[in-house]
Amino acid sequence: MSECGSYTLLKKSSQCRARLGRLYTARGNIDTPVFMPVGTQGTVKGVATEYLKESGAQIILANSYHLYLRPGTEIIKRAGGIQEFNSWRKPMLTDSGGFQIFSLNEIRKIKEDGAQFQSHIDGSRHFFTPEKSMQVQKDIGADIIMCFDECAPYPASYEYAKNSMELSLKWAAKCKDEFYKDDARLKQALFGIIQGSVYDDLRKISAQKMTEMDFTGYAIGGVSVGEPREDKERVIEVVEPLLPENKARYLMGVGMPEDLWEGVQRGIDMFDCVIPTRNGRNGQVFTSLGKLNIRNAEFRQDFTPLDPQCACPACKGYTKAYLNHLVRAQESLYLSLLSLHNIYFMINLMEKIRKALENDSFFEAKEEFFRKYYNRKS
RNA sequence: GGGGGUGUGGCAGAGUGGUCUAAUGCACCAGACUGUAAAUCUGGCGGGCUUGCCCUUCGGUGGUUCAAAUCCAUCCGCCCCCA
Repeated sequence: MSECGSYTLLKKSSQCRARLGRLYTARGNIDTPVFMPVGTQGTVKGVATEYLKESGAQIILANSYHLYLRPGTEIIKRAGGIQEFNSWRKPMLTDSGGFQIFSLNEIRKIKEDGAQFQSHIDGSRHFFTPEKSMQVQKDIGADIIMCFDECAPYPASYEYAKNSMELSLKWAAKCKDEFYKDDARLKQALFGIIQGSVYDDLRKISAQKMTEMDFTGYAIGGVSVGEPREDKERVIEVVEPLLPENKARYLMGVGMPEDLWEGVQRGIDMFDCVIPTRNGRNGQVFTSLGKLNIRNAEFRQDFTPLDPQCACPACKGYTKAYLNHLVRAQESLYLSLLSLHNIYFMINLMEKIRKALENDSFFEAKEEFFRKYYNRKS
């Protein structure tokens, strides 16, 4: 029997660093490259679990910091784990709370041992340490869990980035010790997170030290925090060759359709992003012919589907004109339909990419995708 | 018939002599969103261009004044009360 989170490399592209693979978990195998929708509070915002399953999503995220605050880990534990609690019953991954050091920077303090947060819900104080994050993530019970790290902001000075990266290394070692204390690793996999901002030498050091610690998989964190696209792509190019071939590589918090192609091309296996759901709630829709904002006046009388190539409930059942009406009328149905559509889009995109890798035609597929995606006439 | 009130930008609604192209909200037109403090946020919203100015706006018309959305006259519309 395979170790949870173990990765099987099935095929390498002859054209680039892209790879086709399979990730094992006790709740099912995951075909990679994969896009993972984000469900911070144990729910992918606006999308009922049964619809999410129909989208073809293989694995979803949740956030340990948010679930720890509410409803609390005790309740999730009693429910039988997060996958039972939300009735997804398929692979899940939890983030450690490290991203909240970045996103909640106004109400937290970083210390040597961890980070003190002031709850955004009621103002109460909570100290998150690597050990605490491991305990919380064990209680939540996701199949893949992440080291507690500091996601540094952009821009960060070299000095800041270096200290931050070194702190994340120290915390990673503590996470590992805590995680392997019991037999949790039979059910869960722990991934390490590489930091170092946009500084190549820091990224290399982080990658070397992290791989020396020997985690089940590796993530590249601290990207898509405002840095130029070239920086993000260069960071992957610097880090990826240093990662072992027989383990999964996860680019955290990414991304846009462009990012998925560029990431896969550079050897990334896993992505997660709030974009499909958040942008969906804000009216932005991804289609094979490009992005559009369904709220815009041009769609008021457009009685065609969002994307004729899409099989999602929004495209099968409704027109742009109707969705435009739902958004303008603030009818809550649009939250669900647009979020779901965007998830379908990302999932389909990754399926397209995997198929291209099977045929070893990555660049042909990429070119075809963007020819249509950037040629939308409005 | 008598008395009182009121008319402001697409709508609602401030402003009652200069600092008014006129607050604010809504509507409208766009844009942003990347390990979710986000069904959120930002910008625009009379016209013109040389982007700093010019022209045109507060029911209509006429007046007072150096100056009027603001004061006066008159006309038109709407609302309320009493008969």
